[in-house]
Amino acid sequence: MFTLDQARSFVAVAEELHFGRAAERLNMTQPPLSRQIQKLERIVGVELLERDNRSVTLTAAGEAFLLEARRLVIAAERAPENARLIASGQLGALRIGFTAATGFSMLGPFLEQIGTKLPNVHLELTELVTNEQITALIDGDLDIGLARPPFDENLFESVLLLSEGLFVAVPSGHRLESLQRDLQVSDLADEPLVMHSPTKARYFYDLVVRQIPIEHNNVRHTVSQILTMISLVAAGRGIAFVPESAKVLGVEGVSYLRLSGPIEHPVQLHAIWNRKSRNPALARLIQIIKASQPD
Amino acid sequence: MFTLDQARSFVAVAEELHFGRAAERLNMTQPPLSRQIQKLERIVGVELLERDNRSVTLTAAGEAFLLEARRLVIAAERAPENARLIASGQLGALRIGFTAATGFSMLGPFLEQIGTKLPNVHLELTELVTNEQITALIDGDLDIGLARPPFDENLFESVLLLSEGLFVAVPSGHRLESLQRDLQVSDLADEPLVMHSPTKARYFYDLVVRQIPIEHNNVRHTVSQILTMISLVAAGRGIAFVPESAKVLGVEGVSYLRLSGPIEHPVQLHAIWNRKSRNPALARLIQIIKASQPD
DNA sequence: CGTCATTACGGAATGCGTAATGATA
DNA sequence: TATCATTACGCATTCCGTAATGACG
Repeated sequence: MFTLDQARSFVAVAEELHFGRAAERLNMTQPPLSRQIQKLERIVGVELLERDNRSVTLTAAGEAFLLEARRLVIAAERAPENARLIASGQLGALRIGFTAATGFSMLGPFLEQIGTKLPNVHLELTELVTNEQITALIDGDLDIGLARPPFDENLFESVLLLSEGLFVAVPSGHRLESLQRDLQVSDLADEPLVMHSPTKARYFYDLVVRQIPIEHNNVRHTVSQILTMISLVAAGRGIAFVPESAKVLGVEGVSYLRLSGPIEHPVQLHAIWNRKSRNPALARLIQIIKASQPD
Repeated sequence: MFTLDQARSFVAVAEELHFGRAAERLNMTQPPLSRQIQKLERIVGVELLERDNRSVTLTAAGEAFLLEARRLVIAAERAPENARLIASGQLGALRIGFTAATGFSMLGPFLEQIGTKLPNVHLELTELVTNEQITALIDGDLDIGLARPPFDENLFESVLLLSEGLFVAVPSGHRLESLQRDLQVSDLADEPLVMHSPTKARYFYDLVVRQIPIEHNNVRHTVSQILTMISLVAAGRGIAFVPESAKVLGVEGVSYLRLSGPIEHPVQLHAIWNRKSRNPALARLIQIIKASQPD
C-alpha cells in the first residue's frame, strides 16, 4: 500500500507539473521526490505522470488518481479534528437523566446553560426516577443524572444544584388554605394523604417521614411521581407533600401551602455522575456546573 | 501527519480490542504495534485507547477516530483501482469524430461494438467533416475519427473500416433510371451536377474527378455534405455522386444507380488516430478494431 | 504465576540530501 | 550549454523483532 506522503507528493507534482517546484513546495529536494513518485507508480501499478524531460504531464490514469489522492490527503488532515474536539469535551454526546419533577423547573435552565457553553455536544434526555438513574449511571447508560440523595460516595460524585421548600398540595378551597399562614405539622393530623412510594420515591418518602409522624391509616394512595400525586390531590383524594417547584406544573384546582419545618429548604436536587465515567464531555460539563455553583 | 499504516494498525486494535490478536492480524508482533499506536496518539494529540492492563477500550475520541481511520484505509485501498482501469483502457472516455455520411451507416454498428467491448468507456460523439477531424485530432480534441483519406502517415495511423461503391443519385423518374443497368461514365455527359466542395469534401471531389471528366459548366452547386447534395437532387437541381451508404438516408424522390468504374468499391472510410495520443482507451479501441478487421 | 501491554536494544530497511549522470532543446 | 529529471552513494532515521520489564489479577 502506498503512503500518505507519497499521495501528498504526487498531488504537489501533479499540481505544479514540475518536480523542482513541487519539491520546493514540499520542503525537500528533487531526488527523493522523484523516487517517491516512482515508488507510488510501482505500487499503483500504473504510470501516473508522463515525463518527457522537458515537461511533466498527467496521464489519464494520473488524472483520476489525482482526485483520489487529494481527497485522501485532505481527509487525513481533517481526521484528527473531531477526535481532538471530542477529547476536549467540546464535541460529543451527553446522556442526561432527570426526574419528572425537575423537568418542570430545573431542567430548562440547566439545558440552556449546557447548550450555550457546549453548543456542539448532543444532549440526550431520559426521564427516570432517582433509582433508575443510579442503575443507568452504574451501567454506563447515562452520563449524568439530576436526582435526589443519598448516593454512594464511592461510586458517585455529585453537586447540589438546588434546595427548595417542602409544600403541601391541597385541593383548592381546602380548609387548610383558609389558615392563611405556613402550615405546622400539627395542622395535618387526620388529613387523608397521597404518599410517596417508599421504594420508587424513597427520597421524598424519607424526607416526609423524618418530619411528620405519618398515620398510615391516613394514606389513601402510594405513588412515585409528583405529577400523579398532584392529579390525585386535584381529584380530592387527599393532600400531598411536594417540592416548591411543583407549583409550576400548573394543575387546576390545587393550592400549595408552605410547610414549616426544622430546615427551610429540605428538598435537594443534585447533579450526580459516575466517578468511572470517561466521557470528556461530562468532564467539561462538571467544570461548568462547579464553576457556576461554587459551594 | 500520521501514516496510513498507523491508521490501519489502529483499526485492527480498535476492532480486536486486543493488541496481541491485532498484531497477529497485521502480521507483526505486539511491540511495534504498541509503538505505532502510541505514535498515532501523539500525532493526533489525544488518547484513543484506554489500556487498563487487562482490557483495551476505545475512548470517545477513539471511537470517532476509528470511523475516520476506517474510511481512510478503505479509500486508500480503492484509490488505485480506477487508475488501473483507466490505464488499461477499460474505463475512461473516447472522443469520436464522424462525418455526416457515416452517421447513417457505419456509426451505429461501430458504437455498438465499442459499447459491448468497452462498456465503461464513455463515448463522446462529434460530427465533423474529415478536415475538421484532422485538426481536432492534431489538437488533441479528438481521440479517433471516422474519415476519408488521405492522411499524413507521419502523424496518423489508420485502419480501413469500409469500402463501398460509388453511386449516382438521381431524381426519381430520371431518364438514367430507365436504362436498367449500371451507369457508365459516358452516360453522364451533359447532366447538371451537384458537386462536392474541392476543399471541404476533398476526398469525394478527388475521387469523382479521378473517374469522370467533369464539365465544370455542368456544375450547378458545390456542397460539402452528402445530405445536402441529396436534398438538392430530390429538388431536381441535378445528379450527384454519393457513397452506397447514402441509400439508407431514405430521402424521398431520389433513386440511386450504381456507377461502373475501374475499382468496384472506391469509396473508403477509415478509422484514424493521432500516433501521439496517450489515451489508453484509444489503445484498447485500436486493438479491438484491428482484431475485427484483420487486413 | 500467567497474561498482556510496554520498554530496551540490536540489526535491517527506508529515506533524505549531495553529487554525478543522462537526456533534451 | 542549460534545464530538469533520474541514478549513485553515504548517512541519519525509522521500524521491526527478540528479549526484558512491568502491571495486574
